[in-house]
Amino acid sequence: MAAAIADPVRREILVMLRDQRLPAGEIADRFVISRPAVSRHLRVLRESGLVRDTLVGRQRFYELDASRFADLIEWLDQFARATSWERRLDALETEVYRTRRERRRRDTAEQRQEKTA
Amino acid sequence: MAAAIADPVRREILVMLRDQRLPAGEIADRFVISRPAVSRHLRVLRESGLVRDTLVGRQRFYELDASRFADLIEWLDQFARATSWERRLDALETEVYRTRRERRRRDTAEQRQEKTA
DNA sequence: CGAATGCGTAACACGGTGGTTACGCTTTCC
DNA sequence: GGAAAGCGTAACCACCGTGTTACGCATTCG
Repeated sequence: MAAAIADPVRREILVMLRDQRLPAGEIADRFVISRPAVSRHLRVLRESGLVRDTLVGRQRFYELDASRFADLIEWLDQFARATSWERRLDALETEVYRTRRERRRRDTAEQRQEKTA
Repeated sequence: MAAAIADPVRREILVMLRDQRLPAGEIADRFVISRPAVSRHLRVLRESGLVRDTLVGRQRFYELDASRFADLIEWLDQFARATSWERRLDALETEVYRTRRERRRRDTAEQRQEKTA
């Protein structure tokens, strides 16, 4: 989902849809790039959940899904509220640093792989 | 800046730094990928402004910059608060971008479909 | 019914991104 | 001073994402 807002074209589409729903053709008309290119951007947004589509006749209307943005904001909020490092005992962190490195060099790689997989 | 959080490795780095600063080596040790690869991810994060670095001896400590996340959240907030399209006169809103002929066709199609739906 | 419209998909080209190894520059330790 | 440690950069390569054109399918219009 975070990757969906990485592209400037998709971000512009989101702005277009901020306070109105629009059919695919009209969105594409506002860009210099070809209509199929926009169509695929719309698919990415659709699959990310940030927008939802509704078929109306032979048109496909796109609209925002505000709840998905709320999810993104919630995720980002943990970093905006991050405690500054000065308030932490990183002196202790540094002290244990060398020891932890030694331990990790032995056993971390495979564990890390399994966790994320 | 939005592109910086598009990569899963970079997102994991941000989580690592959420409540403690860390030297580059320790960050790299927690990944299966090579240290130079992590080093470049750190550079992307640095240039995006999401993290700041401090040289301490021969180590380079990384820490979050909460204010940049606040900027991101602020940008996303306009979409989370987006009014639903039903409450808007989007026909009027989009008048400028459409010829009268195109608009007439869209609206009639929409009416027919939604009556039966 | 046949033509036009709206929009998505397929196939392809290409530049950017992310991986690797090799290397160099500081800083620290003995 | 010389070796080791910490970390970034360079060069290279594979792949993915985004652009294009050609095409197909459904819906609407005359």
